[in-house]
This record gives sequence, C-alpha cells and structure tokens, in this order.
Amino acid sequence: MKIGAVAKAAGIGIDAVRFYERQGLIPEPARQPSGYRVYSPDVILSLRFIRRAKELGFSLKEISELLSLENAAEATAADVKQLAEAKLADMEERIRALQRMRRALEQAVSGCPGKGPTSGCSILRSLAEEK
Amino acid sequence: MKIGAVAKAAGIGIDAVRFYERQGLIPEPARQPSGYRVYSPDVILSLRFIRRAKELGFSLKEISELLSLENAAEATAADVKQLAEAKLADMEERIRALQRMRRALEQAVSGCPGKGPTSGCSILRSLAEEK
DNA sequence: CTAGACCATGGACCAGAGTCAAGGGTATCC
DNA sequence: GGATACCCTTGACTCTGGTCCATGGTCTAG
Repeated sequence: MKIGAVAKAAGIGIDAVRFYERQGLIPEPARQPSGYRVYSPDVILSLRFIRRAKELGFSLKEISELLSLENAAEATAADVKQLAEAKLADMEERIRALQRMRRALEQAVSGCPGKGPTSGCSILRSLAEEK
Repeated sequence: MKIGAVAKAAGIGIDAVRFYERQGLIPEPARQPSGYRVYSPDVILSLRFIRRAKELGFSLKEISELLSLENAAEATAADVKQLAEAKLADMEERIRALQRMRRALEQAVSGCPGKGPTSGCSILRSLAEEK
C-alpha cells in the first residue's frame, strides 16, 4: 500500500502520516526503487490507534510512550495503567480549573443587568477591581 | 512611571507589557527624550484587568474587545454580557468535551488488571479496536 | 505518448501568548 | 567617572500538531 491509501484508510492526512514517521510513532516503511513508501496494512491499525488515543486526550509524546510499551516485551499492564491514570489526573485537574473559571464568570455575568451603559456592568467591574 | 515599575505593579513581565502594547490592548505611552516609555499609573489598572480577564479564560483578542467596549461611549452592558455569555458557552463546551474524554478513559482504565503483560490491558485494546 | 494523479523532499507557516538574546543607549548611586 | 540597573529595538524562538508549498520524479489509464 502506498501512503495515500493508508492515510485514507486511517482517516488522516498524508502529511500527518509522514509527520508521525518523523516523530517515531510509526516505523520507517520500506521503499520502492522510486522512493515511494510501501506499507504493510498493519500500519493502518497503528494510525487508528494514534487517532483514538488523541481523541482520549493523549499527546503525541504520550502516545509514543504507549506504543513503546505495547511493543516492549518487558512492559506490563501496570505501566500502561500508570500512564493512563496520570493522564486521567491531568484531565481532572484541567476540568476543575475550567469549572473554577466558569463559576467565576457565571457570577460576574449574573450581576450584569444586560442593559444600560457599560459602567453598570458587573463583569467589567469585577475585572477592574482587586480580588 | 517606567515600564519596569508598572510591570511589577501589575504582576506581569516587562515583555508582556510591550507585547500588549503591540497588540493594541494598551495605548502607546508617552516617551522621554531618551525613548523610555512613561506611563500614567492608570495603565496598571488596565494591565490588571487584562490579567484577571485571562484568569477568567478570555483570550487576548476577546480582552481587546472587552476593553474597546469599556471605552466606547455607545457600548452597553448588553454588549459586554453577550461576549461573556458566549465565552461561558464556550467554556461549557470545553468542559463537556473533557468530561467525555475522561469518562472514556476511566472506562478503559477500569478494565485494566494492572498486572501481567500489556496484552491483557484493556486500555491498549480499546485503542486498537474499532469503535 | 501524454494527461492526470500520485509521490518525494525540504522548508516555510499557522495559532497563542509571550520569552529571550544581541547589541546598544540611559539613569542613578557612590 | 565608573558600576549597576534599567531601558530601547529587532528579530528569533518556544510548544503542539500538523498543513501547505515549490519543485520535481513516477505511475497509470486511455
């Protein structure tokens, strides 16, 4: 299979495939005499793995670690779980931070009359004031 | 006041002050014959406004709009509120997206035995499988 | 044989919000 | 007058995850 076919099968762009190769997420494929990359269909699975891990919130660097673990004979499920739990903690922290911001903004918004001059708006006041 | 003093008073870096000036968030200050920027203490309030709006999740572009509204005679509290509510909706969407990712990851993690070979780990399997 | 589709490389570029460095000019204190 | 701290500008760089481009080679169908 050539690069266009695997990219399409994995649902990503050709440039992304080459990018993942440069980043070491997928191995360098064999080449035709012309220089064209020739892939085994297995690479489609790897690319889908990458895509789904991204959807779960993993960065490419973390995905690279996951892939290494998967391919390392001495790696255990515990190693993978640890990585995933760290990511989970990370996501929870981000969610909490966003929720804090949301609450603060909600508060400011709720005090805004929604009409009249901007000077009557609690949102601007809450930004101008000391905490 | 010179730039170092206002930066310190606002709790940000000198480079950030100059950056905000380039971005049009704060007006260009007067200059001494030497070329040094000379600020009225008012700019400290603007810089704190920017800092706090950032803490509430506004981007610099949005902050620039807020500041324009604040300084426009014809702007109303409704304009400000609309901006803030759009931001709120945006944050809620981001929170929901993160929560979805968290749930999916939690699910995958909960099925991982935490010991044995990586092949027994549900996290890797859930990434390898079709949805 | 030729048009059109595909592939190769290297390098530039995007957003966002600054930070850092180089190379130089001031201001202030002792 | 010298040391030190401060300021100026321009421009490059950070990080992430790619995308886009120019230029040129290759493959395939009719």
